[in-house]
Amino acid sequence: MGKLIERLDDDECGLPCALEAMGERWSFMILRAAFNGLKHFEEMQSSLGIARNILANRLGRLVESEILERTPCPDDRRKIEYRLTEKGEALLPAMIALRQWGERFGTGIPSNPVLCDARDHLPVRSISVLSHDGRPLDWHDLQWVDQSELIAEAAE
Amino acid sequence: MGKLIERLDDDECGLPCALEAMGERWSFMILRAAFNGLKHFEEMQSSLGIARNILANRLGRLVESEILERTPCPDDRRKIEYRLTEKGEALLPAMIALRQWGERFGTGIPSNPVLCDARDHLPVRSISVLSHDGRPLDWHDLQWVDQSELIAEAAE
DNA sequence: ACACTAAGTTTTAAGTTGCAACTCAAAACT
DNA sequence: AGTTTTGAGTTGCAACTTAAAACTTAGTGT
Repeated sequence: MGKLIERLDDDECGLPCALEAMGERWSFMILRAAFNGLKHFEEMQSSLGIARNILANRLGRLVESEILERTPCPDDRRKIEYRLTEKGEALLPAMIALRQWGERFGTGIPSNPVLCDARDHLPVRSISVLSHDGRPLDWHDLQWVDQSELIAEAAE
Repeated sequence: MGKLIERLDDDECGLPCALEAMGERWSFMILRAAFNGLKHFEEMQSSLGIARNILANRLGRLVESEILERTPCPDDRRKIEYRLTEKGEALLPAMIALRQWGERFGTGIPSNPVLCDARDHLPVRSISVLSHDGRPLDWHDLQWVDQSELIAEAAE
């Protein structure tokens, strides 16, 4: 069992909780494989080049975190299908954001193929933090507001 | 080994590259501390509860990856300031996306304080993947398109 | 001179990762 | 039916990484 991440200065944050599930070295790569349609142990193992015991362990954790769902195949009862749950699919923005960051600041290679909207085949936007009315915000435009103040302000 | 090639080439994806820098267990927590304005070793150490040697090692790597910048303070020459670079600040969307996921699917605690636009004190939007014209997309709306096809289509 | 603080190292124990070899059940040949 | 192959894991063990606490080194404040 891994250690729990605890003791933060402002402790009502979802990040430690997310890292509990996704903080391991291979988790994002396994998730990416799942998003790319890989469903079986051997597929992932050979495609990622991860050690079998580590893959088994990570898949187990991802299933335990309800990010993946483990179903034995009915047609070939040796096979297991790992499929993304709704909770798993919800990690897409985080994963794409990381990927885009890696593309922009990584080795500097413009990556190919490009992630596009299936409807019009145009590239997706760069992921950013948006204000309620859709303006892109950066770090300096952000502020922590207490729930109580929020409600007070909404009433005005 | 002439099998069907799964298109998961590491070199054509920014994710492995991003994980090179951010894939360690504590990296996101350290980054969060930096976004929260913590600048010094002792501050981070006591706030995160991370072991000193690990913190030293991670700070070193984040500096090497040019996510943080290490500057000795001029006013007190014992102190070192770790400040986010532009590259580091660009990780904000990825971090917020992860945080929001943790909030939604984690322990179910509605988190407080809330991240808001400093201008109007209204909460930021939930981070999502958007099409070129701003529609939110999910996994099933996405497709990989080769650069060459992209250019061809733009010409029409 | 003295104690104290900031930012690290060092040491040693405990835990994790990676590789290769092995198991075990179900399916596919022969 | 008997053998081989495949899929999804375990197991054992060496190499590496992490954690906790004590130690170091330079700079400060008194």
